[in-house]
Amino acid sequence: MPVRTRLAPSPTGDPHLGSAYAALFNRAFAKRNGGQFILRIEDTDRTRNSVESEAAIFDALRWLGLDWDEGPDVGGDKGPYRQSERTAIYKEYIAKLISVGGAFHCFCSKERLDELRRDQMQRGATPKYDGKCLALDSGEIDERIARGDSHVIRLGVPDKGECRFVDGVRGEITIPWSQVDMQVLIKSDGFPTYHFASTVDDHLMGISHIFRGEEWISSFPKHQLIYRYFGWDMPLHYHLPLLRNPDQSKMSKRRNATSINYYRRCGFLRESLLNYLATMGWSMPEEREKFSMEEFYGEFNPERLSPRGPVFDIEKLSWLNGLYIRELTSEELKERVFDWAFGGNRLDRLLSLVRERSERFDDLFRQADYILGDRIELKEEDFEHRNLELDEIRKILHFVNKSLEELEEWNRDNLYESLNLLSKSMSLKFRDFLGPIFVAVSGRTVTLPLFDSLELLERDVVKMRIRSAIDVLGGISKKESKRLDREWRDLVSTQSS
RNA sequence: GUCCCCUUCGUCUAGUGGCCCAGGACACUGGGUUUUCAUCCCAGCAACAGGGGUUCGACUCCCCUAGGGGACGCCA
Repeated sequence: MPVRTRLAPSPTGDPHLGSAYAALFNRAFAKRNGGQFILRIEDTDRTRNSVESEAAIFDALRWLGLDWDEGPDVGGDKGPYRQSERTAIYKEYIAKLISVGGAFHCFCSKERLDELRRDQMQRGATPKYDGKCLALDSGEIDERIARGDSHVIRLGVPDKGECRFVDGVRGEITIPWSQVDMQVLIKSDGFPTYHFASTVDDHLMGISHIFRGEEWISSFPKHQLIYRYFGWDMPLHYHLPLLRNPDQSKMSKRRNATSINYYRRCGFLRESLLNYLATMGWSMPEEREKFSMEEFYGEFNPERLSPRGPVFDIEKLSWLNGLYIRELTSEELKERVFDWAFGGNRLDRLLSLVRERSERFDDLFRQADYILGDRIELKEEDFEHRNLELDEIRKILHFVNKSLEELEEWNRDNLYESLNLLSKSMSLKFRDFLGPIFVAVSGRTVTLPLFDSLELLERDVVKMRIRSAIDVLGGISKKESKRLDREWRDLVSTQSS
């Protein structure tokens, strides 16, 4: 049986380091065994997908050199490789699953489900579906479907016994069926959920081995059930440890830069980022810490995978990156630095901004330093503002970050429009509102035009700088941030309606 | 709350019953090379979560406790 592995990201938000991490091991395993590595886009959540995000994933993975043998943009004979284009397939297979008794229709309302969950939580039970619609007879089901009642399709789960399975990293794992929910497989909008689409596709695409994050362990029984109902062989699963924040929690953008683009924009080399990622939860036989991807692929053996979640340490990554920089020939270095700083039309854009404000060439670098470098030291005093209190500033910055996150295409006009709107809905003078952003992004009050700067800096660096500015200003607690998120949501929605 | 996973220096890790009073790397400290800085070199600091077993012998196997993490969505 040929070795086929895959990465199955969903196009929501920034291309995550975790995707690169999973891609690395999947790709390595395929390369090592003469197999194929496949990219499949899991865009079944119609409310959260974006084409920008999909493009960003392609771009980030390609930048890293983690390209794929089959995928939405390169084709392949097991396509289509975008789940939104496979709905006919899921319809066919869900019908099969229902006919073998592996799934059933459910007409329960959201209200009933919410109440049920609340009750179960209160009693200290595992919250899950109680099986009410299991009792429906087929006549009634047909009638309600014909009537157009909103419904979903759920997975049938045994009520006794336990699910045993082998995780390639941890060995045998046992989970009682009583813990497993009757997962929704087809949503009321007719789209499949991850659990269904992913297992069907993995089978149809001939996936033989799956390296995925540890957060999937607890839903493994559902996936196993689907394979069993269909009578399919299951791929071998390796659950990769989760990359962690310094406090050991799952790496999140709240506490860390999680976007591949952030590291790229800060001037990390693909070689060192990849190399570093490969030492997280895996080690070379002789404990070599610096190695190329060719060496890694030649040596990769899943038995050396560790179950322990590693803390992502940007200091050590930086050290490695320095090693790689020093190893480049002068020619390579010149080319790559130039490309990083001025590639595409960045130089033209920079010069057009600086030109009007320059009297000498040396003004260029003085004015553009905050765009080219990422080592701004901020102090609380830098934010002192004649019209704004500290709390207000923190709030502005928090709201700005929210708005920037939601922004679709990252360009100066969109940025202007979005922030202008935000300042209006906050009833602030645009000028006052912009002040803290200037400081957060550049460390100064006198800078190049803000929206052009933001565009050049790119989303992830901007967001990161604003986040650290908020920290300098005393930070925002989780609770406060939740409250502010709500407030922001209200502001934005009243504005747009 | 329920279930699952994890536990070697601050961090990444080596270690698969004797080679380990635990090795390497980052960070840190000190020293050397260098016109400065960085690089480079040398040295130092620092860990088997705790308690029970099993065994002639346990970092390695088993159990318990503690701590950490994850999952519990018509998100993936």
